[in-house]
Amino acid sequence: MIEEMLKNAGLKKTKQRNLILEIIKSSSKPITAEKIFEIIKSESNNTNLSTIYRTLNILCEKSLLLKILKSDGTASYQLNDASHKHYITCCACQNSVLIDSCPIKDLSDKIVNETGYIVTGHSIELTGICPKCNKK
Amino acid sequence: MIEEMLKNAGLKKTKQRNLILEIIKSSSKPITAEKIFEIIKSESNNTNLSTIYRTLNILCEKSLLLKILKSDGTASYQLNDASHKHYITCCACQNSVLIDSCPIKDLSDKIVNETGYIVTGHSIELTGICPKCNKK
DNA sequence: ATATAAATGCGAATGATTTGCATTTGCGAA
DNA sequence: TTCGCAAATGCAAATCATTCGCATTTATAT
Repeated sequence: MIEEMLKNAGLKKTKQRNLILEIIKSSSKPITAEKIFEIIKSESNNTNLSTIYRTLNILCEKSLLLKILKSDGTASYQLNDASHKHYITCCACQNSVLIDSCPIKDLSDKIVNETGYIVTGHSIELTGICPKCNKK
Repeated sequence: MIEEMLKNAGLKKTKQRNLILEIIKSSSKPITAEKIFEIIKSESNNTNLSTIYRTLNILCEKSLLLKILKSDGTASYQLNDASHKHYITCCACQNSVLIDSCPIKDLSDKIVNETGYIVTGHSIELTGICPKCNKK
């Protein structure tokens, strides 16, 4: 699975890349470089933040990963497969929940017609008020 | 117009805020803090980057502005009015063009039903291949 | 088995954004 | 109108995520 992904992208199969992809794959939410770093270290593997950043960048370029930006400009990463997800975050309590549908799918065709661009990636950040906070 | 916006937000009317809002208003695209800074300086007004950042942050909090994130994590700002826009950027040549429709409008109701969250803001970054680059 | 390009680790650099603090300014109350 | 005080500003220094340079190691095609 992961081997194929790397092979298709023309990338060497290395220990670091396996670790990184495994962690992202098993994470239920988009995950930051820093968190990946901590997890790998806690499993007492040697590693390095720049390697992680480099790997994440390459995997994004190759469209294996999606980069998700929080409103503070920091990035998280998730697999770019059919199961990729979007969240909405409450600007009062910071809780975030999953959104069922990816709005870009429907939009993609529209954009091709409008602009001629073929959509290869997207990042969406939604903020709102959650029901709890809204009551207050 | 700008006076009302500030008053409604409970903010003092200052020279800096007027300048910043005027510049954002008259910009055809989302604009960075740095560019705002350069424009104000080039009009030979004294100013300071931290003031600009502080102002932009407050205006975002008050929902007068939308913060737009590029995939490198840097921010641009535009008015949060009905005319706000989204763009798609070619990952090969970096050209970006306007997208006619804001996909969030249609999505907003859906999200309320799914999650109970009321959508107050959003940031979308789309990447793709432009027709020119696609030919190559 | 070996050559070569790619990947890694480490430390230092970068660059956008934030913060602390002293000074100035806007504005409501007297 | 003047006064007082909180809010806003300017400046310099700090922060923090991310990137870069370079020496060393590793994967893979031949």
